[in-house]
Parts: sequence; structure tokens; C-alpha cells
Amino acid sequence: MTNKQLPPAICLMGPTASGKTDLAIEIAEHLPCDIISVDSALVYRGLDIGSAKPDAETLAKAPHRLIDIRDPSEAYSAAEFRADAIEQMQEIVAAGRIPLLVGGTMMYFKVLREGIASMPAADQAVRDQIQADADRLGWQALHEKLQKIDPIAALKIHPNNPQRLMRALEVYELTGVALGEHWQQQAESVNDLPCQLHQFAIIPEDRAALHARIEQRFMMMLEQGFVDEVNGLYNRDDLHKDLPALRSVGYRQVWEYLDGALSYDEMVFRGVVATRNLAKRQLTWLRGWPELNTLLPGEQKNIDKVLNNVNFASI
RNA sequence: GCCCGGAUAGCUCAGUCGGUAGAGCAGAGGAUUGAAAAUCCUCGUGUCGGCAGUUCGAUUCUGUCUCCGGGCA
Repeated sequence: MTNKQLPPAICLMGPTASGKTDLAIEIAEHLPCDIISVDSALVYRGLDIGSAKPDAETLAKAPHRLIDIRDPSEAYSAAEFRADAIEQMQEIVAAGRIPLLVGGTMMYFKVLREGIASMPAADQAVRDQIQADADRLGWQALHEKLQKIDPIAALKIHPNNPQRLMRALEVYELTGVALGEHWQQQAESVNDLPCQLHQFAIIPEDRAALHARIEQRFMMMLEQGFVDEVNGLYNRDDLHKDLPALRSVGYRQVWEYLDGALSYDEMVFRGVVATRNLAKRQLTWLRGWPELNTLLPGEQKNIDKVLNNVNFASI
């Protein structure tokens, strides 16, 4: 997989509130980098404060690609991200510069690095049908059905996980080929990344400190007008709380507050909890991540570690 | 001062007709192939407020004390 002929790209990963953006900007000051955001919430226009999107001033100084590319009414996906990111990487390389991929959506990084099976996108009509079946028969029954048509996927997907069950059934419905089969075919496909990845992750050693930062940042978002921001979305009549954009951490809780389902204090508590849970899941991804160079939050020498690694590789 | 109701896991509570107890939330670990900031799986020993009494045995019954609600004065 590693190919020394390829130009370098830098990946900077890490849990939410670990200081990725600051380090990315520092890297961009030392290397001819163009930043690509790897973040499933930053893709949405209008999700600014609550998604911790870099502010206008920062973006003017350090432009981020793949932010503000979707309306909150639309969906985005890991597969679309991979295609978009590769396109951006090619452009950046063609300009003689280095792609710097920064973000916390670990699924996107994984799919970028390892590829994704070639399959049809989500199909709302098919999903509605599957949901109707589930309402009638129950997800348990649909899981039993999946065991027959797709034993490989059925083994990996828990009967209580409607989202992934839905996708497996959808793929079979759309292609007549089991999801598990698609996975196997993908294993034989070639890696088409235009760059060699230099992977870094900021991994906080002290969980309590991370939690404190998360809470502090959530409070700051509220002071900056997070509720007003969500209220603007809430007042649009084409948006609802089941859209991917509005299921994002923080947005979901504020939406429920605006709905009257949560008190203000409860909203704050749950928003902070959801952010902590997110950070925990991100750290789970990072544990055992292959070819990873780890950094500590706020360390002066982080920049040197990155520069040494990349310079050495490009000589 | 008197009366009533509480006091059980970090939090909110359930429960034990007397045989030392369990949910939700929080927290931790894990999974992760077009929603992934999503979706899901696993993990619960805590002087059952203190002291004393009854009992083979008390968190459970009795008495008393402390604290917290609420009511009456």
C-alpha cells in the first residue's frame, strides 16, 4: 500500500476539542499545504458555531476545502467524501502543494485510506419500503431474512442495529448482490490514492482534561449564539430533526430544547454528554489505527514531529 | 416545637411479605463499507444515613438520633 513514488499528504486526526485546527494552521505556515476538511458536520452551510467551524478570519488565512458544500436539507456520505477528497488531493498535488487532511470524522479517514466497495447510493424509496417491513415484522425478522440472503453481513450486523441492517437490505434490493459480496469484491480492487499518507493524531492523555475542555467549549458556543443559529434552522420549514445535519452533536439537543422537549439545563447537560461520547468513539477508532504517529494536545514539538516526518519522506 | 414523607451505585429512583439488591442516566471498553458528530454491543459490591433492639440472620421490623423536603403552629 505504501508507495514511495507518490507525493505526500498529511492526515491530522483526533477527537473533538483536541486542537486539530490550531495545529493544522501551524503546519500550513511551515509547509506549502492546502487544507481539506475531514468532517461530516463542517460540510453543511449554516452549521457554524455548534460544529466548531473555523471562523471567517481563520478561513481567509487558511482556506478549508470540503466545508459548506451541502445544504442542511441534503445528505452527504463517506463514499462521496472519498471521491471529493481524492479530487481535491489531485488538484492540490497538481499545483505543487501538499494536501493536509484535517478532521475528526474517522469513518471518512478509514474509507479514504482503505477504499469503499462500489455500490449504489442510498435510495429513499427502497428505505421507506424496508422501514415499512420493519414496522410490520420487526427488525429481528429482517435480520433473520438477512441471514439467509447475506450471511456475511448478518454476522457483522447486530439485530438491534436498524441503520446498518437497513443498508444491507437496501444494497441487496438494489443490486441483487449481498453487501457481504460487495465487500469481498472490494478487497480485490486497487488502491487509487494519489498520495502517500503521513498520518498523525492528537491523542489526549488525560481524559478528565479533555472532558473539561469539551464542557468549556460547549458553554462558549452558547455564549456565541449557538441557540440562535439552531433557531434559524428550526424556523426553516424544509428541515426536520431526522436529517443527518440536525442529528449532529449539539444541534440535536438544541433542536429538542426549541421543541420544548428539554429544559435549557437539560439541553446543556445532554449536549456536553453527547460531545464526550463522540470523543470517546473517536478515540476508539484511533486505538490500533495503523501507521499512526501520535501527538499530545498543545505540545510545542508537535509541529517539529510533523515537519521531520514529512520532510524526511519527501527527500 | 409538632405531624407527614424521604434517606439504597457518581445522579434520579425501584426493590427486598426478614436470607446483604437492580433499572435509567453518567462513566469505561468495543463494533464501525453511501446517515458515521450516525447507529449499535458489552460492563453495576454499593458501611441499602448513624446507633441500638428483636431475630439464627436486618438494608427490609421496632426505637432513637442526624440530615433533606412538605405541612401545622
